[in-house]
Parts: sequence; C-alpha cells; structure tokens
Amino acid sequence: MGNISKATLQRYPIYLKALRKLSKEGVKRVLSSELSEYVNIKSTTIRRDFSLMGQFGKQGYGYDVDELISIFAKELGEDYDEKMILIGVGRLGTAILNYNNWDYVAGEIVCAFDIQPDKRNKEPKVNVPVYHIDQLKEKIPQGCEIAILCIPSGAQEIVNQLHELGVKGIVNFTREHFILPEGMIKKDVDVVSTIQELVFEVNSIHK
Amino acid sequence: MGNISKATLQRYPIYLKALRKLSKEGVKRVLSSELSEYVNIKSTTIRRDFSLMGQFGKQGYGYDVDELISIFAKELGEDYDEKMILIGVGRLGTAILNYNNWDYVAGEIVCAFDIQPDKRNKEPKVNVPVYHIDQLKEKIPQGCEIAILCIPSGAQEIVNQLHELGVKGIVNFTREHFILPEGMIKKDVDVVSTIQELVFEVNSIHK
DNA sequence: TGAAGATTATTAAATAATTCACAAATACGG
DNA sequence: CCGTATTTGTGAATTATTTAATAATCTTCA
Repeated sequence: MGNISKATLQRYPIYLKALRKLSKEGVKRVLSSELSEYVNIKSTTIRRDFSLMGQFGKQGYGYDVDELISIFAKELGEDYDEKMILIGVGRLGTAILNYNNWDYVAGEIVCAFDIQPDKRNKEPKVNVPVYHIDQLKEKIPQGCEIAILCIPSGAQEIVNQLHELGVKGIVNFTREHFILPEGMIKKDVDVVSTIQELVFEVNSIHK
Repeated sequence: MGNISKATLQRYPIYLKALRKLSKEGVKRVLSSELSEYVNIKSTTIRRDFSLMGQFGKQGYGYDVDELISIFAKELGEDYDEKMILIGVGRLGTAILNYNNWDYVAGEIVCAFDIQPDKRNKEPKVNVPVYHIDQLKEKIPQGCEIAILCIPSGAQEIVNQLHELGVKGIVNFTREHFILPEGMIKKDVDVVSTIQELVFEVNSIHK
C-alpha cells in the first residue's frame, strides 16, 4: 500500500470522519457526488481515492456506508491498536488526554511523562499514569511507535531518546525546532502557523 | 499575490518559524542549503518559494535573516493585526488562550464566547473577557474576520452566524461536520485525524 | 580592482495530483 | 425480464508542484 499518494492519504481521515457522521444519522448508502458536497472534495477525486483501496462501489448504486467505514477503519489503523505515549502534561496535554472523541482511533494513550509527575498525577482529569521523563526508557510500553509531544522546550533531546527507543512517529505540538532523526515521521499541529496561513489566505483572496 | 500556490503558502509559516529561531540564535545570514537542512525542504524549493515574493537573496551570499523575517512577517499578516475571537472556553479553548508563544502572530484573540460565561470568567487563566454565545452579534469586534472554534457540538449554527457577521476564516478544532458557507475558509486542526494519518504512514512505510 | 568561487533566480524538464470523459456495470420501474 | 437511467472505475488529458540545469550576479581575497 506504499503507492498511495501523499495527497490521497491526507484525505482518508476526512472521509472516515464524514462517513461515521452519516452512519450515525442512519444513512445506509452514499453517492460519491453526495459525499463530495459533504466534504468539499470533487466527486471524481473521491472515487479515485476510494478505488486505490479496492472496488467497493456499485455502479448505479453508490457506496455502502458501513462497508466503507469498516474498510477505512481497518486501513487507517483501527486494528493496529497502537500504544501511544504523551509527553508534557500541561494544559494542552491534559486537554488531549481528556479528549472525549477518542472512539475509533488507531490506539490509545497508555501513559504520559512529565517533569512534575507527582503534581500531574494528582490532577483529577488526568486518567493515565504520569511518570517522570527520566523514566522514559523504563516505562515506555512495549512496541510503542507513536509519541505525542506537548512540551514547551527541550524537544530535541527527547526526540533523540524516542528515536533510540524505537518510536517512529511524532505528533508535534511543540513550536520549537528540532532535527528529525532519520526514519522518523513527524506531523505538526501548530495553531499559530495555522492561523498565519489562514490570515494570509483570507487577506490574499479578499483584498 | 493571489498567484502563489497553495503548496508554497503552507510552507511560509514553516520558514518564518525557522528564521525566527535562527535570528534568536544570532544567525545573520543563511543559505537556502542551510535552511533546507533545517526545515527538511529541498533548497531549490525554498529558493523558488522565496522568489515568488520578490528577489531578496544575493548570489554568492545567501539571504539576510532579519530582512527575510520582516518580509515574511509582513506578508503573513503581522501587520494585519487581526482581531480574532475564540468560541468555546473549555480545556482546549483555555489552553489556546494561554498559549505562551503568541508573539509575532497575525493578531490577537480579543474576546471569547461560551455558554457558561460566568463560570469561564472566574477561571484565573482566562485572560480575555468571555461573553455568552447569544451575545455574539453585539460583542463581536469591529472587522473581526477570524474565529477559532473549540466547541464540542452545534458548530453549524454558529458558523452560519459568524458568516453573517462577516467572519471569513475559521480555525476549526471541532470534529463535528458542518457545511462551510460560500466564501468562507476553514482550517482544520484535528488531533485524531492527525494521529490516524501518522499511524497509517508509519505502518505503510515500516511494514 | 579583477578573477575565482559561491549562490541565487529562472528556464526547462520531470513528477505528482486532479479532472475529464466515457466504457462498464448495476439498479429499478414497468 | 428487458430497457433506460444511474453511477462507478479508470485510461487519457490537464494542471499543479517539484526538481534539475544553468545563466546571472554577487562576494571575497589577493
């Protein structure tokens, strides 16, 4: 499945989200043209994207919503059951730990790390064990491949450690720059950059 | 400036972030090849991206870091001074309001809205006035074009209201689906989808 | 001050992504 | 159970983006 384009890959979670919403509303079948209106992606792009994973549409009929969901979920990692860790249990880290829509995600956050584990463990809203960051090596779950980084500074050193411990992917909320070790993948979630992009677009379109 | 490609546009904030870091470290000039290593983008792509905004590199010398910063900052909206609003002052909303790296962003969050404004206003960490969501029309700042959406549900109605009030761009933290009114721009910040993407990539590359 | 070396800017080529156009397959009403 | 209306799946065409190649320009040091 390594031949699916980057662009397509980024749309899969969008489709899955939309399909789940439709399913919840009781929709049993959907046309690529309907889905198109729903997610603002051209129907022909949708059909091509879908066809890359197999042929599960029916001409003259459309797609079966629940079938699509189960295929997507499988492909997108529902069955992977990743054991993830979170590093940095500040306000943002806590918000993520408490996120109430974790259903159907690729796995779960098993534990967290912080420089003040005692304090964090006392917080009523933190529902996984928090260990000291120095215990990373001892406490990281077997086979953990994904880490969520919510620390304000010192990212580079931690990323290097994670790399040595076999972590392959990082969801990065840090604004600090760090060099990504060979073979790792990083996804930035950056509110500031997102706002900048948006402002830029809004202003270049409307002015 | 409407002819700058989408792909390029998404890289501008990355450049700006990196350049600021370099500047803080005392770096006065930078080569596209150096920056390339720093941000993991091919140097030739960087030069092309830069050249779209004008010619401010010098052959045989490179780019002046501070000059680049001031140009980028201007283009990316530093001078726009957007008055932004935030809707939904839960854990995530609060985390955003308290974000400690707001320096240099395109504007500021002027006020927030919630269904429990009294409760939210009492929170020590909330540093802007919080109004009831029903007062949106009265309290929205003059010329506000950007809204940050952190509510768990009911997005569609609010988006429609925002549209009528002249808001043009939405930073969307909601996982709920909504139809984007004509002319509006939306940027999704979705941790769950991001993790799914990452898991998918990690698993398709390493297996 | 001039020549060598370095680095950008830009034209052209290659690659990636989207969209068109239509054949193939299916649904469905009569 | 046939014929028509739909709708998918996919080759071909188009458009967008990245990369390579190189011409133009600047720095720097003797």
